[in-house]
Amino acid sequence: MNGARQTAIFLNRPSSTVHRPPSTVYRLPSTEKTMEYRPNDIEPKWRNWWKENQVYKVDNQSSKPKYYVLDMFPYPSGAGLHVGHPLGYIASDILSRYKRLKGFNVLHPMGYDSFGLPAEQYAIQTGIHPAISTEQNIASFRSQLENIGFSYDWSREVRTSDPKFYKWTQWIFMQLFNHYYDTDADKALPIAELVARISQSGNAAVHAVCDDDTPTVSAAEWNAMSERDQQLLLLKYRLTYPGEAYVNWCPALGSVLSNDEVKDGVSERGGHPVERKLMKQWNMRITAYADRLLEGLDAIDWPESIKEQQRNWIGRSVGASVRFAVEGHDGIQIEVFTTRVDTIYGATFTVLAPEHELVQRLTTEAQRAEIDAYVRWAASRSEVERMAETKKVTGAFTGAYAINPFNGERLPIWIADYVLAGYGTGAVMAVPSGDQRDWNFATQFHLPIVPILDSQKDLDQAADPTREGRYINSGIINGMTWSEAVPALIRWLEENDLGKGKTQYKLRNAVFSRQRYWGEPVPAYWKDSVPYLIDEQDLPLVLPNIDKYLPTETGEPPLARAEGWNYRGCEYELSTMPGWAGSSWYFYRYMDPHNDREFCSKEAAQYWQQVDFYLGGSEHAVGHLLYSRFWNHFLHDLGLVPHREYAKKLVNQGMIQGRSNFVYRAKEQFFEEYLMLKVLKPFLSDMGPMKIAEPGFEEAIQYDFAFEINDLVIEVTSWKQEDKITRVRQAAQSDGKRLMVLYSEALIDQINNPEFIADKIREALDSREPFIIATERPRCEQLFVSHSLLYKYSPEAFTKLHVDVGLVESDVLNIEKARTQPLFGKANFKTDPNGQYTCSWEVEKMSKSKYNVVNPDDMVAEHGADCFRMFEMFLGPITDAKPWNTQGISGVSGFLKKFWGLFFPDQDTFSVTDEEPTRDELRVLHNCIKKVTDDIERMSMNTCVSHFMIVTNELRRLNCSKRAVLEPLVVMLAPFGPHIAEELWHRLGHPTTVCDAVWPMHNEEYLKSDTKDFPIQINGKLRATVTLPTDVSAADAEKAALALEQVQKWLDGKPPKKVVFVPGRMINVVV
RNA sequence: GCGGGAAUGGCGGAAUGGUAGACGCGUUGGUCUCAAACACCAAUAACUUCACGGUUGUGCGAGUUCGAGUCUCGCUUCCCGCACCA
Repeated sequence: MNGARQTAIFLNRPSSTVHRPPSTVYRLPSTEKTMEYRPNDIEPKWRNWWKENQVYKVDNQSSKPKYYVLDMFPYPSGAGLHVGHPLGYIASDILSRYKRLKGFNVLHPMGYDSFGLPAEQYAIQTGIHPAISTEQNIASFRSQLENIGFSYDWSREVRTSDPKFYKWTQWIFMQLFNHYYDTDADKALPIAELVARISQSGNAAVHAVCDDDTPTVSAAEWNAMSERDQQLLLLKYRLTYPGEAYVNWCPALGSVLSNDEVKDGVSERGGHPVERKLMKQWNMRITAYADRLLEGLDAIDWPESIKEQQRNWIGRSVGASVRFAVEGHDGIQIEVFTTRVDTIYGATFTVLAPEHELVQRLTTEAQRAEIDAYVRWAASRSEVERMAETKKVTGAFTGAYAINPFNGERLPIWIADYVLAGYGTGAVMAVPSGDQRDWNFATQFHLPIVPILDSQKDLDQAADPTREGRYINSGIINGMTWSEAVPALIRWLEENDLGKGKTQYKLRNAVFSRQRYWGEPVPAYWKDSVPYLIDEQDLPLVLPNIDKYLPTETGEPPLARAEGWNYRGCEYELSTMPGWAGSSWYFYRYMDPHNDREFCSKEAAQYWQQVDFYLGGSEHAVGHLLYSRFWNHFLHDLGLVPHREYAKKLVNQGMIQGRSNFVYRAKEQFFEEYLMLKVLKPFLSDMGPMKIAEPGFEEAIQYDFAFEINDLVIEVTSWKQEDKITRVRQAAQSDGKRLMVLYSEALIDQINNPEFIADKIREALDSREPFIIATERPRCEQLFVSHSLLYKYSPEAFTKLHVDVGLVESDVLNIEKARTQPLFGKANFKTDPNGQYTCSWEVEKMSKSKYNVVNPDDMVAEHGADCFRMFEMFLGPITDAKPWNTQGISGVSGFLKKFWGLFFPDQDTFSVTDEEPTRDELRVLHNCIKKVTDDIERMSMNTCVSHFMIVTNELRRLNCSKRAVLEPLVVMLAPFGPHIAEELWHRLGHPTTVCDAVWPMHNEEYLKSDTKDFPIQINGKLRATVTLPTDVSAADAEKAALALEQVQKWLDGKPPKKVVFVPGRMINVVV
């Protein structure tokens, strides 16, 4: 479709753009005939209209292509939204509305990850059931969202804490329990198939992901096992299973935390200490999917930083495991994992983790005392200490020797805490020439360092981990390169049964239990210490009510308090699921939110396929975003979802930072400096020089000020410091001085009136009174000094304090408002000469404690939702962190007024004409269509807003109020400012919503202009411009350029070396 | 230490290798007003010049190119992530 025809459609048949079935009847709200742009009138009107007419309801069937836009699942916190939160929602809303205008059937849902710790902590404090507080939080969250005019289909809202929702979380858990990961099939298979295979032929030939300690059983042995033993064996295969594991136990929270909920040894939420504790926990065998989760990253369009974090977390390393014999201990072998098996000839010692199980058996009697002491010391150190002291090299020698399988050399066996028990086998072969940690250790303990590559350099300075060059001192691989050596060594190891090639992961199975109340109950019960699932027909297993939300006296989870919490006489599992359970699959529930037979119907999943665009913060990089990919791979294995990866594209929105304002409270030092500077200095000449307290001053007490030719001394102090006043008074008496006490508070009262104090001092100087002190109690207690005056005083004279940004406008404190706050109740302000108090500012995280939180409701109330939406986008690129500055919103507000004004050319009536647009007007319009379309496609919303401003300014200049130009603009504006667009769309005479209009297309023809100002460069620098026909030929352009006086000046009579002409662009003359 | 990203006016930020600083804020001046607010108009990178103009400018240093904010190489600083991970 070309642009001309597009325009014609708008002119003649606006109703052709409507996709609603004809049966849909819209009742139109009354349209006022006012000219003024009043967002507070039109916005609520259209929000109601949208709701009444179900404008945002989405069907699961359509002839249109589908598009699924998803916002990351929010936790409905009680704190409410600040302006940073809706940033991503606005961007995704714009994209959704744009896609709809482009003819897509768009799914854009919203719901709540409504299980979680904060509601439970609140319940513990207040006794209020988490369901109630959560409900309230959701209500306020929802009202804040609705205020902004999002196009969510609220009929699809979901909540993880709703039994209708968590029924299916429990159901998926049951599927995980009922499946194992078969490495031959490379997917999850039913556990029943495993049982059938084992009972036929044992498990020796089964290649499956299972616990390390899974025994090999024959069919006969299996069939002879008791039911209980069989179940215990199967647990070693199931994708979710209870197991003893060291977990991050947080006593303060009474719960286990996952690794990503622990930061620097304390809990991420609340910062409570976390300890390692062995507990029975449900686990998810995510390690089965480690490889697939890694490979899957290559197929999805996600930010590189997120992918990299997930790769790090999975931590795949390819290497070899090698078994070392131990001298004098037949039958004992030390297994090590190495990624650099090629360096094995450079191994000069081995190191075990202090916790390694062989340490006690290998230690010789001579070394026992030393080893025991080291083990004890290492065990006593906390994680934090260990992390802090990574530079310190410590260790102890066991007295035993391992044998290098390749060359038979004796390698002393050491223990050291730089080897971690939890990674690999807890033992390393140490190659000091290639590994810096080994090098540090060898240097410390005088162990040999043997070079193994001819390219290694400076080994007396540091290890050189290079792989370049050829091997030396290396037995069977001498002379080989790295890529030749590795397979040769692995082949040798495997032939001699001393090791094998192996891939290792840092990723651990994920702990899935929380000793908490406010989460999904695990649909399992315990019989004979073996877990069984409840029947599927008994789902959902509804969370019972309990009297208190705390662990029992015996330390059992809160669910142990529930009456009758058992299933067919057996106790239910007492822990609940973690926060990531519901969020690992919620995106499917939106597709089919009310289905009570399936978590999502096949048809719905088939229609919506996967998320096309996922928008959210980067803080969920390894929590939610990795676990949800894991569950999705599993659901895909079961044939329940169409794709291995559920989100095609992911974008992280950047944080909106706060702009904090600061005030400066004067300390005592300020008053001394102030008195000197503003009061005393002016009459120095009258009174002679003055002595100020300083070293070498002879009096017993250092007075703040003393006059040389007058016996008066002045002390500046708070009236509250009675002791000090008494002391100084006594000292003055014995020194024979007259004392004037100036209350610092009195100075505050008169801070903008230095003459007042000066007069007092003059009086004092003239009088003969021995003790001069004010009798009135001062009114003010604190002084705040304007930021612009600070440079006159020492920085130490002030305390810098956050001030609520609500009291500040354009960095000027609203003193009247401020006085109503406790902080400023008894304060005075030292202001600039114009009477203003200026604040300094800094960019910080937006948070309550920094008093820089801005509430979107306030922005909407003052400027309207459309303005707020567009300003959020205007701040900068969606992915960047950027500071919020409310001041700038006036620019967007002004733009909307101007845009509105285009429709009211004679000031007071809405009128657009059906005149043919001029060429200029068409160029302006089509340029805007092209730019905005391109920019939305690349999520550059900030530049879209700029283009709208530009087009509005230009049309104002052209006095254009033609339908053919303005109507397409209304459609383009609709995703950004849906309310104003809807209002104008209806005023333009359309009975149906602007959401169902058609996005305009640009026509290149209109973008061209006949002439252009060509820049003329001399040697690449701009020196002149010349107006030429846009399609001017190279020869003509050159002629025109050289004819210019400006150019001749630079040529200086000589012919140009070369002339570069870029058609339609520019001319560069090389001199 | 490893990995990723960034650096452009007073501020937020624009610029398919082709007129650096679009757009907006702020600031300054003007119009309107008794006045203020709003609104509107104009100026606004720095230095220099009465002016025309000139010089310098995208963290620093080289390079490629007729031409570099953009590409290449080497640094600096900041932010984010990971971290005795064998």
